[in-house]
Amino acid sequence: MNSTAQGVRARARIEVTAAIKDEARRQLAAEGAAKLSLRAVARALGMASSALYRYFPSRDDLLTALIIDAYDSLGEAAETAEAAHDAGAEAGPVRRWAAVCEAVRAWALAHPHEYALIYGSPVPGYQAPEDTLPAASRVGHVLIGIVRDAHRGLGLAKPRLPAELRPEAVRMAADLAPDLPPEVVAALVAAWAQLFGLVGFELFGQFNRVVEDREVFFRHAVGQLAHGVGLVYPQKGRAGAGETAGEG
Amino acid sequence: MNSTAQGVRARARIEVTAAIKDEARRQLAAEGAAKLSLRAVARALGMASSALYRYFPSRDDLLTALIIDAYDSLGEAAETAEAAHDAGAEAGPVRRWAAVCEAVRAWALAHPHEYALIYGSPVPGYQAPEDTLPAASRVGHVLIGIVRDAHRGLGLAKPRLPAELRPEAVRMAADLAPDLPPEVVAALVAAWAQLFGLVGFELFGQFNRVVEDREVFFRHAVGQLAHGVGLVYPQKGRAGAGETAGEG
DNA sequence: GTCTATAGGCGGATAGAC
DNA sequence: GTCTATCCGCCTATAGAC
Repeated sequence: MNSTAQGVRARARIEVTAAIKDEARRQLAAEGAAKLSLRAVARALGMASSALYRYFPSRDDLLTALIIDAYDSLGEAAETAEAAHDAGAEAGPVRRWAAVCEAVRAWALAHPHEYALIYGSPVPGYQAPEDTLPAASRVGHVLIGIVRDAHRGLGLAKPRLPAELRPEAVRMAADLAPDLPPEVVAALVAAWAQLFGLVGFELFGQFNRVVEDREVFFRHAVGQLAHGVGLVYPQKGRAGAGETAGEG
Repeated sequence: MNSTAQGVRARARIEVTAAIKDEARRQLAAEGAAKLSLRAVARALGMASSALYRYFPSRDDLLTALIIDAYDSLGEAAETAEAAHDAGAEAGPVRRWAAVCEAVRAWALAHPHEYALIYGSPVPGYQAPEDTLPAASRVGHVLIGIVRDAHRGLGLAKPRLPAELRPEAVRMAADLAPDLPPEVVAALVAAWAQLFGLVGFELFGQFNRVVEDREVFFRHAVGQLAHGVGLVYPQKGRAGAGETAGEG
């Protein structure tokens, strides 16, 4: 009985927490992260504002929860898209890359305010805690995974790397993907940033009166990005450089 | 005398307007655009809040003025950088491209909050009027100009263009640069968005714990972007495709 | 866990005197 | 153009009863 009672309480707590976050997301859309207000959330939920403090000790904690949720939601979308194009084993790294990029764009279009929360301007006065890091890196890990598979499967050409950038590329590779050549990791990080540049420009209105058929434009652009990191179509065969990972 | 009096008044008005905008920019840094408050600006300036309404009829008008100023400031930085590398006539399109990109990045690092205002998440509830368009397109026009010169001077290789994208590319070219091949215009628009992706990621903290030597990394990445739009070093000579503009 | 009440602020915008 | 006064709203956060 004791455990049942606790179970009920725990479940109620989870449900109320979810309701608070849902309402907060609604307000994010209406007013933006900077004006997210515990009071307004409480009002909409028919609670006293002070009651919310039992769930989130401060406005910033609520914001952190929303940020982590958003990163996780986007990360899951990317992982799902990748898995779907992984089924045939040899779907081709370029296709998988494109599928993940398009999933990122689709998620952003479907959740513009959450996208703005995580990839838009920082919320003034809010300092993200370390807790957000694992969720924040999920999309990056998906992209790394695709390139890693291509590297093992010869679907990869090594981009060029000027001497000036080599130390930084080596450092990044050690941190992010020790099994990949530094050339590739440097190109990958650039492509990652550029991908979000494309998405952000569409979402934040910079493409208004410039790009009309955004879907086609985006598809083409991310294909170029894939090319930039060295991904090649497997049927077109050979990699541009001789080196290959030892784990064959 | 009449005209002198008007001149004095006009000058005073300009000075007060500038003071208001300066203080507003300070607040932008502290609180963000969403919380920009006429009252707070007035307080800092020692004026009654109602007095500000003689200068800016609403908070949004002040915001619009700040946005236009920011676009103009950035545009001027880009134009200056381009002009500096234009002097030797044949500085090379890749160098000019890189100089402009680096000027954009430098401006962004020097004015992070103004950058967030124009390229970050939109301010909730604020709708930018058409007035911002000319200022907003200055950087784009600089990039177009570099590519146009390269096209005239044979420093340009035509990127590939899939059939799917051709109609949109033709439309964009007609709008933005009728004298350039659609292939190039499409690649240019993508590079433009990707440039700001790189800058935004650095500025908004996505490169924290990922990229350390940002300057070198950025320089390399924008070199790749130049390559993507078909810019080539003049001494390396020949363009990849046969077509050339007729205005030789 | 939820409530009311309270402290001590903040905001946009307008009216009307000077 | 600037002021005071005003309307009417908003906020974070805490205290203490139930």
